[in-house]
Amino acid sequence: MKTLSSAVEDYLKAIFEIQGEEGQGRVSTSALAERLGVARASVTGMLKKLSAMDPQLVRYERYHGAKLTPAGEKIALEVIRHHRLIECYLMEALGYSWDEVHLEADRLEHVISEEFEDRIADMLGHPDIDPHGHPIPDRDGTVRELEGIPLTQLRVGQQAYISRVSDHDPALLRYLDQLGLTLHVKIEVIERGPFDGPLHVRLISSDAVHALGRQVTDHIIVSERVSERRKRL
Amino acid sequence: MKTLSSAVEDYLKAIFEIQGEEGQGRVSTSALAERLGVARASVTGMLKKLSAMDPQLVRYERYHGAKLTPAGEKIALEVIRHHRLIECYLMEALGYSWDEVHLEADRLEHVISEEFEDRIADMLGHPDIDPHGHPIPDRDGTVRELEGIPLTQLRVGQQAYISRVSDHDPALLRYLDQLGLTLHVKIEVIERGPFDGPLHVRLISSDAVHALGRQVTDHIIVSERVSERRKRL
DNA sequence: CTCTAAAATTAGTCGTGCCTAAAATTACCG
DNA sequence: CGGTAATTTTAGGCACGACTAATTTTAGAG
Ligand SMILES: [Mn+2]
Ligand SMILES: [Mn+2]
Ligand SMILES: [Mn+2]
Ligand SMILES: [Mn+2]
Repeated sequence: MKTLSSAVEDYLKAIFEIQGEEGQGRVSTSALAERLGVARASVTGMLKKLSAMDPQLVRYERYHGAKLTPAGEKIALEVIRHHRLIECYLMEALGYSWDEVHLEADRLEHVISEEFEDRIADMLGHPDIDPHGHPIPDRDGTVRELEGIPLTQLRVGQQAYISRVSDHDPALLRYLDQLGLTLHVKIEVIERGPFDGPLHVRLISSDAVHALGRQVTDHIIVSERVSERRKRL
Repeated sequence: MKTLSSAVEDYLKAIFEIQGEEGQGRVSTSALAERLGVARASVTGMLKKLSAMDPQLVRYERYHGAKLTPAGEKIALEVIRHHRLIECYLMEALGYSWDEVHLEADRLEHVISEEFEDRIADMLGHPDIDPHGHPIPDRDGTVRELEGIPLTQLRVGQQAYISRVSDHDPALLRYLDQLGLTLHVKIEVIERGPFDGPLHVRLISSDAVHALGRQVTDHIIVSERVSERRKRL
C-alpha cells in the first residue's frame, strides 16, 4: 500500500462525505468541485486518475459522477478516523476549542503515522464521536451510522438533544458555543416563525431562549436521546 | 509571508544543519544532495529558485555552493524549532522512544500551526533541548550554540557527560539505549584500541564497560558538565 | 602549468495537481 | 420531440520538484 498524496486522500474523503449527505447515488463533479474549492475540470482529471488506479479507488462513469469502491472507501474512512481522532486530541490534550480543531486536523490527518493514531486513540480512551458529534470509524473501517434529524425538522413543542453540528464554519461554532448550544444539550422548539422564519429554541437547563436562522438550524442535528457512549460517561 | 512548500523548508533546514556541522563556509551542492537524498541536478534547480525568491532565502554562486540569508535562516530555525519541540512532545506526552520521534517529526514539522507550536511548548515547560540533546530555537529564532566535543576526541582517563547524539539512525539510537548510553549519563574513557580501534567506555553509575566502534563514537558529543537546564531539573 | 577527475550545471522529461477556454453531453422545459 | 441551459469533459498550459544524460567548470596531482 504505497503512500497516497494529500490531494487523493482529500478527494476520497470528500466523495465519502457527500455520498453520506445526499442519499446513496453517485457524486457529481460539481458537488466535489464545490466542496474541495477547485475547478470542475480539475475534478474530472482526478476522477479519471482515481478510477484508473490499481487498486481502483472510485468507479467513475463519464458525465455521470463517481462512487467509491470498497478500496476507496477504506482509505476515506482511514483519513476520516485520523481527522476526528485528531480533533478530539486537540481539544482534550491541548485545550483547543471546537471551532479551532477542524483546520488543524485537515492538515495533520495526512501526515500522522499509524503509531501516532494508535497512541492518541489509547490516550483518549477510544472515543467514538468527535467534538462535533461525528462518529469515529474503527481501526478496521467500521462506522456506526448515527441517528438524528435536522433541527429544522423538529416540530414546535418537541424536545431533543443536540447530537451533531457541522464543523466547517468556525464562526458558526463560536456562535453556538456562546449561546450554550453545545453537544448533548437538551433543547425544546418553542416557536417557528412563518415563511421559514427563525426557530425559537429553549435550552432546558438554563431556560434561555434563542431565535435561530435557517443558516444555523440547517447545520444542527438533534436526536431523541444522547448517544450510548455519552450516557456511560 | 506566504506558505512555503515542505520541500523548500527541508532544503533550508538541511543547509542550516550542514552549515553548522562543517564550519562556516558555503554548503556544496553534493552535500545537500546527499543529505536530502535527491540528485545533484535537483539541488542546483532548487538553489537557483531559493536565491531568486523575494525575500531571498539563500545566497548562491554558481559552482560555489550556497549560504542562508538572514531571511532563510529565520525560516530554517522555525522549522527546526517545530521539529525539536515535536520530538519532545512525542516522547513526553505520547510515550514514543527516542529512536521513533525523528521520522514522525520530519513530516509534522511542516504542517503544524503556530498555535500548535505554542501549545505544546507551554505544555512542555519550554524545553531548551530535544530528546537527542539538540538545542531548541526560541520563538524569535535565537539558538544557543552548545558546547561539547566528539566522544572520539576524548583522551583515555577523561570523564564527561553525554550531551548530544545524532538522531538520524534509529538503529544506532536503540543500540545506545540498550547499553545505557543515554543523555546526561556520565562516562569515562578506559582504553582506546590502536589503529582507530574500539573505544572502551565505562558508565560511571553502573560500572559497565562497552567497546564502541568509530561509527558509534563519531555520533556522540560529550561535554564536561551537564547542561544548565538539566541541572535545574 | 597542464591535464584530468570530480563537482556542478544545463538541457530535456516526467508526474502531479491545478487553471481557463472551448467543445461536448445531458437534462429539462415548452 | 426539439432546443437550450446547465453540467461535464477535453484541450492546452503552468508551477513544482523530481529524474537522467550531456556539458561545463573547478580543483588538485604531477
Ligand atoms: Mn485534508
Ligand atoms: Mn469534526
Ligand atoms: Mn521534513
Ligand atoms: Mn532530534
